[in-house]
Amino acid sequence: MGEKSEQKRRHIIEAARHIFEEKGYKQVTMKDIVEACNISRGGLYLHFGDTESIFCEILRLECKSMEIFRGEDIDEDATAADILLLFLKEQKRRILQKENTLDRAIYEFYFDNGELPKKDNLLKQQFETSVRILKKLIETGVENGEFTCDDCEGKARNIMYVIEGLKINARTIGITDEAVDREILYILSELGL
Amino acid sequence: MGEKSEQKRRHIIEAARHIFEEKGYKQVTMKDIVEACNISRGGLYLHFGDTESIFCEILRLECKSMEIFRGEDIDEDATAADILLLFLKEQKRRILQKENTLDRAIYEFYFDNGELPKKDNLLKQQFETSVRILKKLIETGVENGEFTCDDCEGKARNIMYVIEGLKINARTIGITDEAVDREILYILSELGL
Amino acid sequence: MGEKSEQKRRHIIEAARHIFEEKGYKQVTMKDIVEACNISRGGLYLHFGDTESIFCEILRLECKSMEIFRGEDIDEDATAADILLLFLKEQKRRILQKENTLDRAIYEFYFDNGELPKKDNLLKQQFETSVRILKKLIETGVENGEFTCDDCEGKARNIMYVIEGLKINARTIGITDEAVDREILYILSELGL
Amino acid sequence: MGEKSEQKRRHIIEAARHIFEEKGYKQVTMKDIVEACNISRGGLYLHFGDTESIFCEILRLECKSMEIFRGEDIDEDATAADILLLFLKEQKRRILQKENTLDRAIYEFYFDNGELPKKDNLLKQQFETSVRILKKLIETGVENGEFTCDDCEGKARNIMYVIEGLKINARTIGITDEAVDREILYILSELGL
DNA sequence: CATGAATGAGAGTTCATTCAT
DNA sequence: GATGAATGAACTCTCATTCAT
Repeated sequence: MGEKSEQKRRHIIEAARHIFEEKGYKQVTMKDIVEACNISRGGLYLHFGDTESIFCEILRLECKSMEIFRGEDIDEDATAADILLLFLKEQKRRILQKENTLDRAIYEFYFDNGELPKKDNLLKQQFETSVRILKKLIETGVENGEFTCDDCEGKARNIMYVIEGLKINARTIGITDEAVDREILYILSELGL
Repeated sequence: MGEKSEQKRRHIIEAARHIFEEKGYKQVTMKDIVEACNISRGGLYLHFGDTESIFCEILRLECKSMEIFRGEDIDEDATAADILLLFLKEQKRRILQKENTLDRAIYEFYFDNGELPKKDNLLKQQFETSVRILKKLIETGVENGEFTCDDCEGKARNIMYVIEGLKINARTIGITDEAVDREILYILSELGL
Repeated sequence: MGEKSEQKRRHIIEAARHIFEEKGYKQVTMKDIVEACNISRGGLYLHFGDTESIFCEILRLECKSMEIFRGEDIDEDATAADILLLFLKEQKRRILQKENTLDRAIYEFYFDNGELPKKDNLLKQQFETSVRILKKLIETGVENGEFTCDDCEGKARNIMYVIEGLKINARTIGITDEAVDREILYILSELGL
Repeated sequence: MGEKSEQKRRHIIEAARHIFEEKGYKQVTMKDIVEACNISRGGLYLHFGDTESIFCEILRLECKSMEIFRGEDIDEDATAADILLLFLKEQKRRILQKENTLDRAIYEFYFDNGELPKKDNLLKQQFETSVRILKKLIETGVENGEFTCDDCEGKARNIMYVIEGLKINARTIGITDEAVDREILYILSELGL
């Protein structure tokens, strides 16, 4: 029985995700989700009490499934520079992605829930993991003589803030493909590439 | 009469601004504004048809009055480094400012209205003006031998994206005073300071 | 303007009163009252936030307009016995009254709100006023040699508890006209009448 | 199977009773009872179609098990006065008892179902049995010269109405221990005690 | 028989918007 | 021009009741 319930739960989550991607966080109502699910009003409440709990569940799943960039694509004997390029390419994809992304909803959610416990903060985890990975990558590159950098951690953080800046700008003032490329090139140039 | 009407309009704008600062954009209702204005429901509708038009008006005024940082404080014979420090200090203040700021409301507004004509986009203007000013500043500093920088425009843009990244992070995952300082120091160190 | 609002308020109260008389307290919904008033959903909420506040208002008015029995009917040179008979007749009327009475609703209300401040308790006021009046009446009758009674206050309270008992029984197990008469006669016989 | 079914039925009744004691009659939902029983929704409906039928069953059982006061405590050679005191003490206990009593629920039930066939009316049976017992008691006391009373049945009814009055007042306007004692003393004094 | 997920009617509440005065 | 009462649509949430398994 729990099997079927779990299935329905996943179905709701899946449908709700699309709504959140479309409409952001605040403007999504239980009614929206009910309609998207082809489920009854009461049926939804059987599983979730409000949109917040649904969104949190979505975030949790997102968290689990998330990796900064898909390692699968990385060649065994890729250089640090290769991997960095791959990483930045993935970031670019995310920056420019307009559809099928929860980014706007996530921003809205954290505007409202800024005081949530830090460890539950998906964005923070995402950010810090990225910094750590980048730092390692840069250190490796420096050791290999691929990059030049005095303060690897500082540079890693700096890059991530640039990416954050690009991401939010893309969703507010808009940004062109070229503008993103320009920033990526600037980052690479500073690493001596 | 036009005089009096204009006065009331300003009064509405003023009161509405406080509400938007407090609650963001989406969650502000006409009712909120009516109550904050001590005006009648009908009276508000005489001037504005919805919250969007009120917010747009606020943005327009904001645009007019905006300067990246208050020039008044700048000493006549300040060096480029002095001015840059001042600029970054002002940015830091804005990044960390929680109350009395429209930032969150502005983000929310542009999430909803990303397709607005670019020239009306306050954030874009703000961003680009900042880049221009920064670029000039850096160029001056390089000429004076204060800074070292190969690509002044690239650096200016890079700095502004970092600041945007800090600003959005401050409003979502939270950020400490120290973290902002660290990024500022990193920026300065890259300029050879 | 306040004039018209006050009028509407009275209209709501009046319509609501009928509903409470019919259905008691708990089972009355805002919807019931909206429908009884020929008013819009929002219109009712303009005046009252919930059924409790409406009922409290009704109780307050009830309190004001209430007198134990209408003095108008009392002859100038009526004896204490005459007045007592009148009083008991009025009580009988109330005990047996089934329609157009808030009694059931009031009982239900105080079941739920037993912890309300005593001075706001209409039932208590009603009860204690009755005891006081009865006591005076009996004292007068004793002085005039109409009644015999050792403990006038005790007797007054005793009579009021009997009346309360009759009233609640009338609304639960039912009571006949004759049964009420029998108790009234018993009370009178104990006073030597 | 009938055995097991009967057992479950008893279990439901038992659990439901606690709910009715807590919440009265009207405000109890099938959901409340389902949750209190640790039974399935459908399982409850297999036995009872609504809260009314459950409450009626509870009343029926109550009726069976009811005795006005527990004879067990009565000494063989107790005087009528002794027994009367015991009776009144038990009544006092019931008047003041707030928890673990169905009284409020019963009142609410009969408010709604005043027209039920009289023989099913628990309250009426309870009341009339008490009157009969009291009458016998008083007659015995009069015969023994313990009490003075002209109209034993009238007195018995009178006492029971006072007790009903005290009981309902206790649940609406509230009553103190002392107030109950005062009435009991008044009753005794009228019997010449 | 028993289960508990699912349904849908209905109550509560809030606001944008209109309109008679 | 104002006013603020009134309207009604939209949402939230809770249960009684059913029904496939």
